[in-house]
Amino acid sequence: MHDLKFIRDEPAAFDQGLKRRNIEPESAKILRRDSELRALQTRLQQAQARRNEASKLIGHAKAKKDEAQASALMAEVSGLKREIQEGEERERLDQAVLQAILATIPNLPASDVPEGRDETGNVELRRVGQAPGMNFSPKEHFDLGEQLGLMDFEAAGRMSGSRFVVLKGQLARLERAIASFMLDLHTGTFGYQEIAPPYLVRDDAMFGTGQLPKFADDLFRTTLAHWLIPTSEVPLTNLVREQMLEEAQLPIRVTAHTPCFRAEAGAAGKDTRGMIRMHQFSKVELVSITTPEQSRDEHERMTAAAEEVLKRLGLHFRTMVLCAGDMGFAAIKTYDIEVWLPGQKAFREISSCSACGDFQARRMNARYRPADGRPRFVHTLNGSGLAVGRTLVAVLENYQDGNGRIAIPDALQPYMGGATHIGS
RNA sequence: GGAAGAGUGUCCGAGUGGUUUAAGGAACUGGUCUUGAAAACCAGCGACGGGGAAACCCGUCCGUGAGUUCGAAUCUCACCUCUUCCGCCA
Repeated sequence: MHDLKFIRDEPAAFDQGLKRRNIEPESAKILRRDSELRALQTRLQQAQARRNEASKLIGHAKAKKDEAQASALMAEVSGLKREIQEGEERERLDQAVLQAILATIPNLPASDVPEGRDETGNVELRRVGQAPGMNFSPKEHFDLGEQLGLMDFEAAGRMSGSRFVVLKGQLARLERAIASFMLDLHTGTFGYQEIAPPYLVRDDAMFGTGQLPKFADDLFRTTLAHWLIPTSEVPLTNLVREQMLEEAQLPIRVTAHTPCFRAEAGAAGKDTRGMIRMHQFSKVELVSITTPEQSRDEHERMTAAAEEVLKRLGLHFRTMVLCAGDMGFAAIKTYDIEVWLPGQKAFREISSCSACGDFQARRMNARYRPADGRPRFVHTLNGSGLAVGRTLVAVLENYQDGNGRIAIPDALQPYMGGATHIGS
C-alpha cells in the first residue's frame, strides 16, 4: 500500500516508478480523488464541529432550564444532521474507492533496480561453485526418481490430479532431511527463530502481504473461506500485523518450514513434467522485520543466508537481481537465486529474496516506536531459504552417478541416518 | 456446534446518555535529589486524518459495521475475536 502523502509530494516520481513496472501513470487520477475527498472532509468536519459545539450548549441550556434556547439549538443541530450523515456516507464511499485503487498498485522499484520489461532484463550478480563434471548424459530428476521407484506421479495423479507428487522411502526422507538441515542452519548460524505457523489464514492476512485483492486466482480457498498459504511469508510476516513494536526488538528474524499451496492459474503448459511446479510443495521461508535503516543490509544478509544453504550442499548457483518489470507485487528489490540443474541444462529459480519497504507494513498496520519519536512503519523482507522440493530436484540431478544412484551431500548425511547414497 | 462473559491508548485499567477535553496507574522522556544508581518528587507523554508558514486549531477513533438520539465508550442490532463451561476430536 502506498503512502498518499508520497504520491502528493512526488507524483512524477510515483508515475515514473510505475512506468518502470510497465504500468500506466496513476497519480493524476489518485490525486484528483484525494483532493475531492479532502475537500469533502473539510466541509464535513466544519459541520461536525458546529454540531459538537451546539450539542454542548444544549446540555448547558438544559442545565439552566432555558428550554427556549435548548429547542432553538436542537432545531439547528437537527438540520445539520442530514448534511453530516450524507457527508459521512460519501466520505466512506470515496475513501473505499480510493483505498481499492491503492490496494491494487504494486510497490515501486528501488532506484538501483535495473530497467527491463521481463525476465530477460534480469542481471546476474555472481556465480558460485561449478557444475559437476559428468562423463555421462545427466538425467532429469523425474526420470531418476521414477527409476528409483521413489517418486510417483501416477499415484498422486489418481488421488489428486496433475501437479502433485508422492515421494517414498529415501526420497521422502531426503525432503525431510533437506528441510531440517535448512532450519538448523538458519536458526543456528543466522539467528532466525523457528516458527510453526497456521497454514490457513483469513482475508486480512492475505491482504497484508499483498496476495489479495489482486491474486485470488493463484490461491486455494476452503469452504469455510480460509485461504491456504501460498508461502509461509504470509503467516510469518503477519506475525507483526497490528502490532506496535519497540525499536529494541528489531530486527525480528523468523523462519518456518511449511507446505505451500498454489493454484498455478495461468501456468498451463509450463513445467508440466516433474516437481518444478506443483500445487503443493514444501519450503523453508525466511522473514525479517526491521527498521527502515536496517532493511537494506538485512536484504543482503538474508540473501547470503539462502546462498549458504547451496554452498553447504555443494550446488552450483547464480544470483540475479530482478529488473523492475519482473518483480513481484510487494517488492522494491528482489534477488533470485538460481541453481544449476544438469538434467535440464539450465539454471532454475530456487529462492527469491525480496525487500518490501513499508509496503506490507502499511497494509498490516505494523509499526514500531523509535527510541525517540513518533511511530513508524516497519520494513518487511522475505526470502526462500530454500524451496525444499526444488532443492531435492537439484540434489538428484547434481549428485547422480550415471548408474541410477544418488550420492547424498555430506551436509545431509547426518539427517539421513548416515546414509551416503540413495539407490543400489 | 451450544451456553455464558469479555474486547477502552504502548500496556494495565476507570468510566450505564451531556464540563470525558477517555480518570488513574505502569512504561517511556526530561528534570530535582544522589559520589553513582535505585527510590522519592516535579514536568511531559495516545493513534490517525484535515487545516495552517508557525504557534496552534479542528475532526475521527473506546473490537468491526449498521442504527436510535439534538448529543453515544455508554442504548439497539449484526458480525469478528478472545476467555470459561459443555459437546466433538488428533
